[in-house]
Amino acid sequence: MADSSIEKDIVSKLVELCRGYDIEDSSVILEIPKIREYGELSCNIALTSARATGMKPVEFAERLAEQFPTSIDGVEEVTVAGPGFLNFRLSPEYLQRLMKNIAADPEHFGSSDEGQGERWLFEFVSANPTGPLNVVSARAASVGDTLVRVFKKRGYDAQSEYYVNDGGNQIRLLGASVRARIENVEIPEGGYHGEYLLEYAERFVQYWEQSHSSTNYPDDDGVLGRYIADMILGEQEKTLEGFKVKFDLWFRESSLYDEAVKGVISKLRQRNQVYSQDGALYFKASEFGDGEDRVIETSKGAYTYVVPDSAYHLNKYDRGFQRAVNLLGPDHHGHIRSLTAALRALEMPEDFFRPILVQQVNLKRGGEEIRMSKRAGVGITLDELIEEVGVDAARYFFLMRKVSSHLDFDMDLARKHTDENPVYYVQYAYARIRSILRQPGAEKVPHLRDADLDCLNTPEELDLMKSMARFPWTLASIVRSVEPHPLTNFLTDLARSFHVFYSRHRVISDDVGTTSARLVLCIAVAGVLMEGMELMGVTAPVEPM
RNA sequence: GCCCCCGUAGCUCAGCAGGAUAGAGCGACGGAUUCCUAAUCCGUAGGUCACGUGUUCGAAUCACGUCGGGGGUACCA
Repeated sequence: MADSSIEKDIVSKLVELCRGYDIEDSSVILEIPKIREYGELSCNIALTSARATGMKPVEFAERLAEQFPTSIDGVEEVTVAGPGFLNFRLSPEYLQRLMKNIAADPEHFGSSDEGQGERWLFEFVSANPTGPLNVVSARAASVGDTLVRVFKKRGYDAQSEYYVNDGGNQIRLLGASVRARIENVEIPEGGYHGEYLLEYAERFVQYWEQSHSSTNYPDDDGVLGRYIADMILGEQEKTLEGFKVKFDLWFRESSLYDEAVKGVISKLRQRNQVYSQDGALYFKASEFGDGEDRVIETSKGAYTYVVPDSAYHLNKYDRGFQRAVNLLGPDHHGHIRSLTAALRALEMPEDFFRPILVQQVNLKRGGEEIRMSKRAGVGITLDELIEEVGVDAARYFFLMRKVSSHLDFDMDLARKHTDENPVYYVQYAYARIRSILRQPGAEKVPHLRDADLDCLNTPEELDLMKSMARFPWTLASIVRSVEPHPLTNFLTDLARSFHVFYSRHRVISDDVGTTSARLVLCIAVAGVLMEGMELMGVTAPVEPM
């Protein structure tokens, strides 16, 4: 039993007790109290259902508390507090047992089958193959990858996907821009000015002359662009791998041409949701929640992004996914409405498409904000960020804030190896445990599995165990909100609980019983820290820091 | 003009499926090391939750409005 299901037990008991009143089962919800003194879990059902019961909240809460079986395993005490909260305190025996289970099988702690194999597709990064990845992509990569890891742990069939935008005319523009670099002429209107293209131009020339023994480069900008785009994609993939992000599939927009794309147009046509105007084809987006109708085929005969994007989402649906989470950069937020409108017109289920806007990142160095412009090719790339602050700090920092909030990224802080830096605070807790386990005294204690954990009952030990008990609940809330940042708060809390414990108690002492019990505790803490860091893609330091 | 995000302690932010005295980190100030890493710990100070109105028994949390900050608004993707 790695998955703590005590909350399920409590909920089902409460649901039972609420029978007979006009209360929905689903409104019986447990939460983690704001203040630890209140207990480990709390329920506000008496408050929310005051009207349905006709009783005062406190009255109803007291009745529930009275009727709550004292025998339920793991719950030491149920109390009524404040305006009518029910607070549950876990018993030390339960926590001690939990520690043993965690220590025996740390990887499974926090795992759950609540997802029931539901198929979720997480699309993220999906940067244009026209240059190196920037920091917004980096943030999306951290968030998306961690979400996939957490969802998998919670029993979902979660997959990650990178949508390669290689279908539009930007590939042609890319080709034209590189040609301009090769021929040393002016970069065309709307082309890419980034200095990095010079390097790609050189690499391409070298490659072409070697493999074709000729300086006759492809005449077609699209063909040339494709070569360059593939080179850039290769670099992006390498960068992401270095960032510990690996996609299950790199899906090419070009694979949707022409069949799938034309299919979208004809479906919309069939449903009478398009019209021609000024030589262009419009989709009646305003009838499906968009602010205005959208051009889907330009007067020059090209499709606008809505068409291939719709085709792509139909494709996701046809592949059997039940949810399509899409992490979009702040510059794409205008597209959400029209794409949503199109999917609605195409009769996709309402809850299928789940766009999430990943807000911008403000990099700061020396107290100054570093401005960036993708088109001009200036700013900090993901490679440079990794180089400067490391993968661990970068991933951790990107996960510290709500996805929907702008993120201030203090590069000086991320680089610091001091207590100001939360990454090291967490890693240090882990390193300290490793250090304890390396002590000669640790090996002398036999039969860890048979250790008697009754003696783990000091305030610091109880607090530490309670911290760990929150791990599954934290993961559940991440799934519910599709928002990974609670993980960093959880790990900081757990690390703090450990540091406090560590500073007040010795693990290895002459008392064999205590030593043995505390070693089990330490092994459990290390396991949870490791598991949490693993979910974030942060390294758990094996060597002394 | 329209759309999105944000406005909570000096700074960076949690809390927002409405509910308990509004929490944390950093910074400031004052302490702690014979012993498993002081990259640690303990204590103190610090808040009209931008403002207004409304809904409610109850609002930091919901609605509307105002002010302020950031970003986006192509027959490019």
